[in-house]
Amino acid sequence: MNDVKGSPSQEPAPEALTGTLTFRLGTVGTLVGARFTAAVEDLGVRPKHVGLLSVLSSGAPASQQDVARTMGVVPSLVVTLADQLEGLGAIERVRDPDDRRRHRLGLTEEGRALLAECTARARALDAELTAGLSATERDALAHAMGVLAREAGLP
Amino acid sequence: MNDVKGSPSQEPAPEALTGTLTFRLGTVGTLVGARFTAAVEDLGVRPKHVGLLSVLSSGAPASQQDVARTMGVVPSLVVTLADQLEGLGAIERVRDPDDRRRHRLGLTEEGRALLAECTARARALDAELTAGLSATERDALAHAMGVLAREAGLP
DNA sequence: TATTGTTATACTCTATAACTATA
DNA sequence: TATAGTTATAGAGTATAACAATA
Repeated sequence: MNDVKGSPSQEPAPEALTGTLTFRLGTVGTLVGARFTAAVEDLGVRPKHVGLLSVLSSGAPASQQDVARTMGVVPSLVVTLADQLEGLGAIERVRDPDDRRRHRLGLTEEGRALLAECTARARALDAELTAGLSATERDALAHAMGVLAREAGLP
Repeated sequence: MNDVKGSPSQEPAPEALTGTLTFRLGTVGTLVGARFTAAVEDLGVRPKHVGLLSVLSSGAPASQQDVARTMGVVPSLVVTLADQLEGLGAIERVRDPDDRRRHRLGLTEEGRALLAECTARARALDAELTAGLSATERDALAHAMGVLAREAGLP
């Protein structure tokens, strides 16, 4: 969103736009997203792929419609993402015998390893980002982000 | 970035992707960005416009190249954004008499009012987002976001 | 020749809508 | 007729590259 790079190094005036949490979340989120994108690029995936792997990792093999709803994207995007992940050998599509219209998506062993690697890289990025915070501050941040996630509309 | 909507309502396992700060910043940032976009839509601006207004509000009238560098976008995008803001009467371009290649961008009174309104809406969104946090937690979050912004590469 | 701003073009990502197959 | 998946098309947003004016 509002990805203005040149924010002042000192704390901005609280009444300024740059002092709002909304603005900061936007800028930091965009920047962190870009860094994560770069961090997993050589694995052949982008963040949405990783999100899809993550959805599949928690729970039984899901239909593409289920996955689309969970991710908050349209089903046609899941088709594209799943095509690419299938090409990487990270997921497999199996026709549901009970309803042959459905494709159930499941992680392969390779997919699990890929997700694990992406998660490790996310954690490495976490460590970089929070290097300037104390353990207490890190915990407070983690908790606050959990609350924000729910408040922002994540179910 | 990784905007998976259906994260579990309970705290995710810390070793999972969804437990990383990187992932959470991505999802929350995307969502908050979308909500801010919706919040200022009726004013005829998008977050990048607001970012441009914000840059202009802090400091002397700047050339479009300066603004592009500060915002971390290419100069041609500043042309488009400035065109639109000029159309709204929010900024004015004046040729620099010392170097007639340069356009110096400056906020008009209408532009200041527009930025103030956008800032007010960002603060209202802040209040919604942090409704579930104590004052202490809010402060801790604000501080942590400041550190993250610098750590993420904001100068 | 180098730089500022502009225009023209292209690319990435994602959504909408039409189509196929199963139900 | 309705639903899952797919394909085709389109749109938003932003970048790259060519161009005009000025230095």
